[in-house]
Amino acid sequence: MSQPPLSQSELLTAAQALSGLTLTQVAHDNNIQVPESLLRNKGWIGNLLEIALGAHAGSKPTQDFPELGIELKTIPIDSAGKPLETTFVCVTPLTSITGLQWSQSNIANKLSKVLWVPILSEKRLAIGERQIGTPFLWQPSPQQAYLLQQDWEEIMELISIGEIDAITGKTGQVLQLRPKAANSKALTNAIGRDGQPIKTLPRGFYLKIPFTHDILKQQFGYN
DNA sequence: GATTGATCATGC
DNA sequence: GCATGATCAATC
Repeated sequence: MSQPPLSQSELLTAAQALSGLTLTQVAHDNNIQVPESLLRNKGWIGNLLEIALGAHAGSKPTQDFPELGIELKTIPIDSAGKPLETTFVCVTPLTSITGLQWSQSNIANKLSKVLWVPILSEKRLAIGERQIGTPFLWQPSPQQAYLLQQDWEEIMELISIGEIDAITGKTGQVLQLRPKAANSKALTNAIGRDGQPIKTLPRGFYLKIPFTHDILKQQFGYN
């Protein structure tokens, strides 16, 4: 499939039809070359699935399938179903954030409904040999939504009072704030301790591994 | 093994 | 630089 799916069920069906395929097979079906390494192609797997499922492509800060209200995310897992990495969600706004509510945030929108595509992606496997798992649609449970909002509010509060440098990867139970930039020299505007404008490294929101692991457990029932 | 800072490609 | 797609890799 390369045309945008017309419905949620159509998208899910299309995604599940990829289950069990290797990335080489999916790439071949879409006339794409498989890189030898992800070192210089870090988003390659995500881009491949976007193409395979007909996502819009582009850099708009919106869901991948806005008409369906669905965000597409690939997640690398080991053979036991455990995520190998944290999951990047979106960049974090560092200015003009007074009054910003969780319900109107970009991250809440993106996480409101996610089509997870697990990828058996152990490093011992060549990129092309990595395999598509069983895709599934997820919406945060009330408790998950609560944890996300709590962490978001804690982190955004610190940012708003100029304490961004006090935030570490341990801040938050399920969300993490970490650099998200071209390199360590990238700078963007933020709020200083005295409320003055400062330059700092751009940050992004990431989902911690235990949180995404729980989502997978909840879906596949191996507890 | 977990943590977390650093980095790569691409299109504006 | 920002936003998309993330993973790499040094250090704890």
